[in-house]
Amino acid sequence: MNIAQHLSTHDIKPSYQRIKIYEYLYEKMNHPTVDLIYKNLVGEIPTLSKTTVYNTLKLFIDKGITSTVTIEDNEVRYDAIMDAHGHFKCTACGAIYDIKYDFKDVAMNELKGFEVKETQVHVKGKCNQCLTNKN
Amino acid sequence: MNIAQHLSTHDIKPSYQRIKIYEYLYEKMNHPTVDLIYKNLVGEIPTLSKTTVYNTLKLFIDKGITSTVTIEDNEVRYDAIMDAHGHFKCTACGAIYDIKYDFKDVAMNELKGFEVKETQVHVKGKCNQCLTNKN
DNA sequence: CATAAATTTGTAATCATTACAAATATAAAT
DNA sequence: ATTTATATTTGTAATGATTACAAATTTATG
Ligand SMILES: [Mn+2]
Ligand SMILES: [Mn+2]
Ligand SMILES: [Zn+2]
Ligand SMILES: [Zn+2]
Repeated sequence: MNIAQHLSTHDIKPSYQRIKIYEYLYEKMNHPTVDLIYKNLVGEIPTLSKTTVYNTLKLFIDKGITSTVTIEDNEVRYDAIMDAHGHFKCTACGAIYDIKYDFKDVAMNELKGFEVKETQVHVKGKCNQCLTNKN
Repeated sequence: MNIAQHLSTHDIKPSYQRIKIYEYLYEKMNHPTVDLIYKNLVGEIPTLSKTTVYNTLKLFIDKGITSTVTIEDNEVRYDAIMDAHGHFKCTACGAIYDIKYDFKDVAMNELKGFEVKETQVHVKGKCNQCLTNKN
């Protein structure tokens, strides 16, 4: 996928910083925090400012190509995948997995007459790998 | 329900402040923020400190009689209901509704081999009332 | 090339939360 | 009842993430 193109399509001028930040989000798929994005790009872009990372992510969210994931109440993470999906966070290794769910099953009968705009599903526990390694 | 009793059962000494804070949480059922709890109790307990509210909620969570609800990534709310349930937040009036969901439908096939500890479901949109009043 | 507009950057301000130590209240011991 | 120890509450300072803002830089336009 052509990132510059993707940004342009969504009314975002593809500056160098914006391309690099989106590229990181999209390719790593690791639901990073602002700090993680900054630390991973400042090597390649020595002048990068953390404010730019904040501004850029806010712009991405505004234009609808990025979403936030708040599993822990003290850290905001970002995600370039915009299709409805949930997240599993392993409390042992910290990894975050994408999980699919059937929207109908979640936003159910009790929300009759309500207009649903977005749904977030967050599951915590221990992942397959961590459970296996423990033995 | 006897609040002092409930606290004692969960290994929490029922001080005046603790009882009042739990009472507020339990009776209002409004998923308040720390600030809201503080503002609502400081009239009755003029010496109350916001630090005490923070400390007390942390203790409640630790002892398993309170949980956090993080729908917006910039405000933490608290809930005395410990049964698994989700939340709907109306983006128009700000009200938060409890919603039931079938756990099996949410933590599904993709989590085979994973150990699920807790699940949070957050839905945003417009509530019945706000949709009706708009007309 | 000159000028305007957009983007990035660095620093200061803000706000929620936590750390910490003093003050107060409760319980235990004499 | 008085002293002593323990638990709880309180106020203030520190921390850390995010935002505000203005200067500096880059990109677009005439
Ligand atoms: Mn994701
Ligand atoms: Mn609830
Ligand atoms: Zn793991
Ligand atoms: Zn509403």
